[in-house]
Amino acid sequence: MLDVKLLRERPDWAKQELAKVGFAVEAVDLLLECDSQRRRLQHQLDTERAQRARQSRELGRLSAEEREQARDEMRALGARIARGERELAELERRTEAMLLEIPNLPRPQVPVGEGENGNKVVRLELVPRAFDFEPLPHWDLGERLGVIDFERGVKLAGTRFYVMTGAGARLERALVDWMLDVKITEQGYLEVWPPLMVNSAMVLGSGHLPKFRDTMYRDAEEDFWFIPTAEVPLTNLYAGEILDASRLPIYLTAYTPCFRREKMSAGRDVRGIKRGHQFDKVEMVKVVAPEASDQELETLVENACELCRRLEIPFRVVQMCTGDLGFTAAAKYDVEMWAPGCGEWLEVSSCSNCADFQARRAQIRFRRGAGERPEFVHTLNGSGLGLPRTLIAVLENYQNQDGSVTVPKVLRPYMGGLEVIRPPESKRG
RNA sequence: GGAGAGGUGGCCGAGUGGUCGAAGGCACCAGAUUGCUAAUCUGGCGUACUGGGCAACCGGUACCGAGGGUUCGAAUCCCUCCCUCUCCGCCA
Repeated sequence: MLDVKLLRERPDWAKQELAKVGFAVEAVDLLLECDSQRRRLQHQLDTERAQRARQSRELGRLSAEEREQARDEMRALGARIARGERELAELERRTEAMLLEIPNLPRPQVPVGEGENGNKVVRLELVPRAFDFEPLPHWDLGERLGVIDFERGVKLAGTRFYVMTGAGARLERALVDWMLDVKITEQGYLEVWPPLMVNSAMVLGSGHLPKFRDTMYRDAEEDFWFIPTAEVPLTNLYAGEILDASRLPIYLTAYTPCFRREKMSAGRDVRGIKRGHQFDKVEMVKVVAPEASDQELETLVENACELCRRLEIPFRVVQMCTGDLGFTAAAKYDVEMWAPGCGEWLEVSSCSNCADFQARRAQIRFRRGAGERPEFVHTLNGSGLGLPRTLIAVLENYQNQDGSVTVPKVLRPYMGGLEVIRPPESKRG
């Protein structure tokens, strides 16, 4: 959520910036009109309420007869105030609703562009391995290895669900364990085990509501929303709080399943495990002071890259242009692993600096020192990493001509020392 | 799920219709003082919106779990909901 004052005081600049992210800026004028009405009414109401308070106080000291007389006037004033209050509430509701639909402003260093084409590859590490055979896509590999079962996943739940068994299930678990260990022992993150369902205030705070209502699962009877990412509970961990500056920066990490409806992606990425309704992810969230967030984004990305590097999988970092930032990000990098089987770069991490956008929605503030005014923190989030796509990249990059898959060195301690995942046939032989 | 108790400022805790943004204490900050790692005294010490000074400031309004209601006026009375605690029931 943007600061209304910013829109009020620098409307032209704000509109110019919002145009860069592809927002229809006419909405700003509507909002400002509503806002100025709101302020006018607020001022009038304040005056009337002050008058009522003063006269009511005096009324207490009047004699019985005098009081009877004054009461009629006061009743009228009270009714006028009540009317004004209802009107004010409506105006507040409308301005708030509009404000909640306006996307974040880009940071100044973000390249201006309109969509994917404006994105820039800012880093490329490890050239793709040259295969002397035709690498298989993971859906073939997984089935041949007997570690991914698509049919039974559909039977159990429906399309976009799958089952992992044996070494596949263990590989998933190994990845989670290894990533978390790197986060907490080397990169300074605090491990968190959050609820997988949160209430609507939290999803509003993270910026998923109201705009992305249709992308989430929710309980039909109670105010529970299945988290689409651990970013939601992690970012909101300090919602409504005023933190002491000495606590910043806060680095949080969590492994959680994530749930997404994927209605908007109907027909896209239907094969394989790239895009499911449920997937595992290790998430990183940072809560930092405003002046630190740009630099913190760089290290956040680096934290994600380090995992790719240690898995020894080719990857690149893409800087999102203004047109591809999404709703909440003020700056964003995607980390993509190369998948030689399906022949595409897979987004395994998306790292965003949300600046004070989420902090304002969720009321996450900090105080620099005793007596200082509270300020909004900046929040950042990034995957570290998304599991299915990392798993795809592992399978496809580490596949061998005989259909087996070598286990990345860093994961072997988490796989009981297993070095190669072999198809059932070769196990027998 | 049933019964009971309760939700007040960073914390503890008064307050049952008007002068309460809210006593008192703790914590915290500033100053004073004391020959000493502390005590004492004085003052300050919430958030948001808003008007003016376009700055450290002064004023107004709102906020005592949330939302409604009664009233000239509500932290205080009524209703609904949420949450916490205790006991019982049920259960992974």
